Amino acid sequence: MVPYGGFEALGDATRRSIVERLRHGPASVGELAAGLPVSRPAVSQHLKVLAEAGLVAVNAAGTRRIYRLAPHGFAALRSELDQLWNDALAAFAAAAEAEGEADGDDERHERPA
Amino acid sequence: MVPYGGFEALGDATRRSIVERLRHGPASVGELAAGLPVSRPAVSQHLKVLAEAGLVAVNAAGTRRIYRLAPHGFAALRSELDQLWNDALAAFAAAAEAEGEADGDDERHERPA
DNA sequence: CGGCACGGTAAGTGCTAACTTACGGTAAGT
DNA sequence: ACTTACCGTAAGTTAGCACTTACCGTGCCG
Repeated sequence: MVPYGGFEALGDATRRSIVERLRHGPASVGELAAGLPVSRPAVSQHLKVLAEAGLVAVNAAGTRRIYRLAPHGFAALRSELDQLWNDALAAFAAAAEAEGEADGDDERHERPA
Repeated sequence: MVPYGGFEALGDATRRSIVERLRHGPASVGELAAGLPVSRPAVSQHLKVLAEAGLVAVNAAGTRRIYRLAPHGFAALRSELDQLWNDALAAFAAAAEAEGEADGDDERHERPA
C-alpha cells in the first residue's frame, strides 16, 4: 500500500515542486515540465512515483494526461504524522515530568555498568 | 528555515527507523545503533540530519547523548501537510463537480479539528 | 593519574536514483 | 491516410548520499 512510501515520494525536491504546482489546480505533463528545470520524461517518471504513493491521480483527456492531487495519499501521510506527533508530545511530557521530579536516570536499558 | 526539510529527513528508511524507535522513549546513540543494522557513526550522522530538521532534540548526560523526539519539527510538517491536504480536497471537489466521471477511486473525507 | 566508555567528525567507497536522449504508441487535426 | 502533438518507456550516464573504518576530544571510574 502506501504506508511510509509517501515520505519517500515527498523526499525529492522536484517531486515537491510538482505537488506545489498541482496545488493550484490540475495540469498536463507538458505544462508541468514547462514550469520545471527538468525534461518531460523526468516529470513523467516523478508522476509515476507520486501516483504509486497515492499522492496524485490521472485523468486521461485525449492524448493528454491531466494530473491532480489525490486526497487519499495525503490522508494516509497525515495520520502517520499525527501518531508521531502524539508520541513526540508524550515523550516530551514524560521527560519534563522526570526532570521536575528528580534526576532519575533509570530506564529499561541493557547497558551494564 | 526548515519548512520542507522534514520530508527530506523522513525520506530515508533508516532515519524513519530511528524515529520509530524514539517514539517509545528517549535513547542514547549506542542504544539506537544496537537496534539498527548500521554502525554507530551512521546513526550519529542521521541524528544530525534529524536534529537540523528539528525532529529530534538532544539532552547531554555525562558523555552520553540522550535523543528524543522534538514536537517542533513535527508541528511544522503537520501544518505543511494540512495545507496540501486541503488543496488536494479542493481540487478533487472541483474536478468532481465539473464532471461526474467515475474513476473507481475510493477516499474518505475525515476532517479533524 | 591512567585507562575506558561514549560519541561526533573526517576521509573514502559503493549503490541508488534522478536525469538525459532516443524511441514507440496513441489520439486528434487536415 | 498522412502528419502532428502528447506522453510513457528503455537504456545509459552521473551525481548524491548512506555507509564504512579510523581518529580524536570529552567525561567516569579504577
